[in-house]
Amino acid sequence: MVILKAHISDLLQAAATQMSADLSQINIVLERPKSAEHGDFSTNLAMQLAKPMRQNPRAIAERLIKALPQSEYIAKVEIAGAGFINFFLNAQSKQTVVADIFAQGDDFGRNNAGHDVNGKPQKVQVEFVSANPTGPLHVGHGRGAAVGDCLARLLEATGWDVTREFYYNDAGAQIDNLTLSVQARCKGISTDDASFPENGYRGDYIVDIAKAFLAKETVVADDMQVTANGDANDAEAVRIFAVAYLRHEQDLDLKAFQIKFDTFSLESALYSTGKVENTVQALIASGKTYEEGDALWLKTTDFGDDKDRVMRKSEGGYTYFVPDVAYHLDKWNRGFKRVINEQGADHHSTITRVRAGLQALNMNIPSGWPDYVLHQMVTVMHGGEEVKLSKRAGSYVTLRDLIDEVGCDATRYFLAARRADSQLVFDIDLARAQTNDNPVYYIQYAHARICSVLAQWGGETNSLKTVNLSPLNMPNEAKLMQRLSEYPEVVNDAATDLAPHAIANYLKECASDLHSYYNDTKFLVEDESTKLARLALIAATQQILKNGLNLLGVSAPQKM
RNA sequence: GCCCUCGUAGCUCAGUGGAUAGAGCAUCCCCCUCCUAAGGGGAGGGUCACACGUUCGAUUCGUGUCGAGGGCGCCA
Repeated sequence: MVILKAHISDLLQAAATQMSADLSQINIVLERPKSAEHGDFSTNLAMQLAKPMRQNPRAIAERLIKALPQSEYIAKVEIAGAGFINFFLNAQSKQTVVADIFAQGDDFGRNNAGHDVNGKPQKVQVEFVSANPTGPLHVGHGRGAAVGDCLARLLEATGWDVTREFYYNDAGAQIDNLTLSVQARCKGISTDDASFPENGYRGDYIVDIAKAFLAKETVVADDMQVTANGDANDAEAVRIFAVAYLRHEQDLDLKAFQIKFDTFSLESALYSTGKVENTVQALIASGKTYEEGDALWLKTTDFGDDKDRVMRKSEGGYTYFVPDVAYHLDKWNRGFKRVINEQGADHHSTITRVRAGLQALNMNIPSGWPDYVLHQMVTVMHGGEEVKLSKRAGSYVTLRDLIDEVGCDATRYFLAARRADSQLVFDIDLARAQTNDNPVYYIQYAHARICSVLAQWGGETNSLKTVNLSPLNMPNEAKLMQRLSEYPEVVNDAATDLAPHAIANYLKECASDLHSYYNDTKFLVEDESTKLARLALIAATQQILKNGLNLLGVSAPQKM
């Protein structure tokens, strides 16, 4: 398999060297032109050289082209515009991608970028969702789940050893509130009642928990199992049961969303194992703390924060950011030199604090560690109006509502298909539409169409591996092949930029090329070599669609 | 007031230091005697919020203004 981009870059390098151009300050950039008339690859090298060489770009481009070594892959080279050098590949080298896809199958598009110098995958942890067990997962968690899981898949595809982690708080003020709410429901106190806890959770799901608790049910979550004792006055028993119950429910939601975590971390464990206390002691020892007004402060302003932060309140308890620092120190100590936290944008202020706390420990943790991917808010629309409530949860739209309404595939696609840092409007009507309005079905349909043609042909897809591809010389075939050949770059860039939405966009374009090709091409034609070549091309496209959909966690159906 | 993200077609959103700024929906016109029309082809629709700067070149980078959302607690 020849990496054409690298090959052309080498040619340019050689040409520049021959005309003794200084490339030390210049990075040779090869891009894929938007328009076919600008060739298959294009470079602005001549423009970059114009200033240092004090010559006009077109003249430099001409000299570069003259100095280019011969290549068996290139049909012609042109100068265009202000001094672009455009490379046109010959038909044969465009066709190599089809054979490459057959050769690599499910692995096509994967790479080893995440391997260390010894060729071993490096560890990376992706922490996402991390919802506290105080209610069902909501749309925001859903966005985090879709983006986080897709990030994890992208990192796996680029050679990283990924651990998916879920962190939650099973103690503290919010959980106390949960406990009080369940206890109130156990005693038949309704939300209208004055004695219902003021900051209690009012959703119907609290009633379900209370019923299950009184019925002494047993609940099993991914990380625990609890049997209720039925005594509503036993706050500790209620707490433990309620947490397990909601963890179980979240597990069901995540399962329906086809997401699985490798590890669960509990905030309470950071206390019980002494990690919080050790972190506090280490921070005090580092000399970055001081006492003021009965509280213990950390000088986070030494590390870019706009004001110092309280670690230990005057009443004696720690503020939330202390266990946060302890938690991240724990991640570091578990050997994750790379950690990505996928969270809602409302957590953005914690970034500076967590990093500052880690810096204050003076343990040579890089100042930009860990990485964060923050997603903005999701607005749910239905029937042209914003949906704000779910009966069950009371105050927000749940992930389960979306999955029930539009299915797992469409929910995952819609939540991952937008840049994380822009606000998202989730239109239930669009996601549910079983028509061409819906990009999920558009992509899946392309896959299913190919399956259908291959099924009617009836041969072994594997036998297409070695067919002669030279009949593939139509413009729409060239376009499709070009699209397929971009896939590995798209995957690599998406992983590097932590941008799953790039995969969704690519798939839409790839599906579009396929549909277009499908519409003006007959595949099961008389001429055997043409038929086989075309079938090979669509089979390769099928593979790309499948690989890409898999990165999004969306199914690639054979039939629709 | 300070911090973060965003501002691109009527709507939902891509995109990029470069060559006429793209897609889907919506509107209008075409295409199934033929492998899935859940499809394709075409038309219209844009001062890339605004201003100034850097650059050979800015929608993209910088600064400022305006607008939207979020965050600014000895809550988590």
